[in-house]
Amino acid sequence: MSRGAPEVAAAAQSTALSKARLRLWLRLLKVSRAVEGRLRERLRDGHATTLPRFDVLAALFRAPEGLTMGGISAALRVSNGNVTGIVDRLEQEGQVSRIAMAGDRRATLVRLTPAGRDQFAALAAEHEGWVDDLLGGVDAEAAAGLIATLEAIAARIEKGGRR
Amino acid sequence: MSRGAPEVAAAAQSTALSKARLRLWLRLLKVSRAVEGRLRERLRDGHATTLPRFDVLAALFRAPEGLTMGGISAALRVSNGNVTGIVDRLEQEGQVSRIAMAGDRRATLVRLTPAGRDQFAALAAEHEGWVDDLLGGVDAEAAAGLIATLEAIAARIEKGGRR
DNA sequence: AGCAGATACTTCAAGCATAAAATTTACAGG
DNA sequence: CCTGTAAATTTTATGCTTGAAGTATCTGCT
Repeated sequence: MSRGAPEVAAAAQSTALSKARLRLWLRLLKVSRAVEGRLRERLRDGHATTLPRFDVLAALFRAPEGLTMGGISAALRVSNGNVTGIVDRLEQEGQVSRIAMAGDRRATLVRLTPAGRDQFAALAAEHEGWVDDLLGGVDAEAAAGLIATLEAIAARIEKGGRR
Repeated sequence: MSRGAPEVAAAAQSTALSKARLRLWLRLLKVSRAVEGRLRERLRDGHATTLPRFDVLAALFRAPEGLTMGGISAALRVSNGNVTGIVDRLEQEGQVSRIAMAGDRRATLVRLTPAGRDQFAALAAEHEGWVDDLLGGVDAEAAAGLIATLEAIAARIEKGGRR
């Protein structure tokens, strides 16, 4: 920290590197939105469902004993109120059921119904195929490299103060 | 197409590669949402605005002569009705103005107001700093590699039938 | 026991997003 | 001129998303 180190200035100036990073971010966003859009399309057109519903079902699929509302919220990193609405709809569709929790009347356990489990298992397999199709140009090596870089970025962002 | 080529089967089976691609997609989505979340946070907390508004202003900033509603919709790849709402709010905030188009009374030209232009210029510089900060762990070489891969993926997705 | 604070969830208001229907204007052909 | 079709935008219905406020329940402390 000698020679008057500019703590803030470093992030504020526009260098070639910062422009490259901005460009990278824009590409990342573009691909992410494109893939997400295609997936949403297929979920809607072929299965009358949505990505948020799929995400909730996926979380529940991995937890056969069920998850609390708060557990879903934490797993998916979305707000509590959001989960309420999505689970409401899934419950009406019969894919999920709310179960009173034994020792705590505040909490609700959410579980896949048998029908929900069957439907999701089939859908998940199809989903993997869609992704495989969309990312078809990426070989195993490139995938591994990308994953490593992305995990490094994620770790750095997580670390940098939450909320 | 000889020897009974299985056109569909290739995408449907779950191989190690397809699992790697699924994993890649999940990481991509995670990073994208994390970065996007941070940017939204800073826009909201520091500037009382949102990413969609920012995106519209950015598109208009690049087009000093203005853009039609449909032009914005196409540039940002969002629906027409969506643009209507966002421009409504930006107009109320005085950052943007709707101008009747000379030869065609169906169309409306949207332009940044002088105030909108000034505010956006400052905000865009700050935005670049935020991204630089969030992607700080990525050097020039890694960025170039990632960008190349992402562009290949994007090209492949675009090509695969629109709408 | 009683109460203060924390926890789990729902409700609410606002904004973003889409697809589909409706509205207005333009234009081409008879 | 008149009619049908296309184009640009807005409106409508529905759903996702957040942050903030509200309700019920639980827990720890005195």
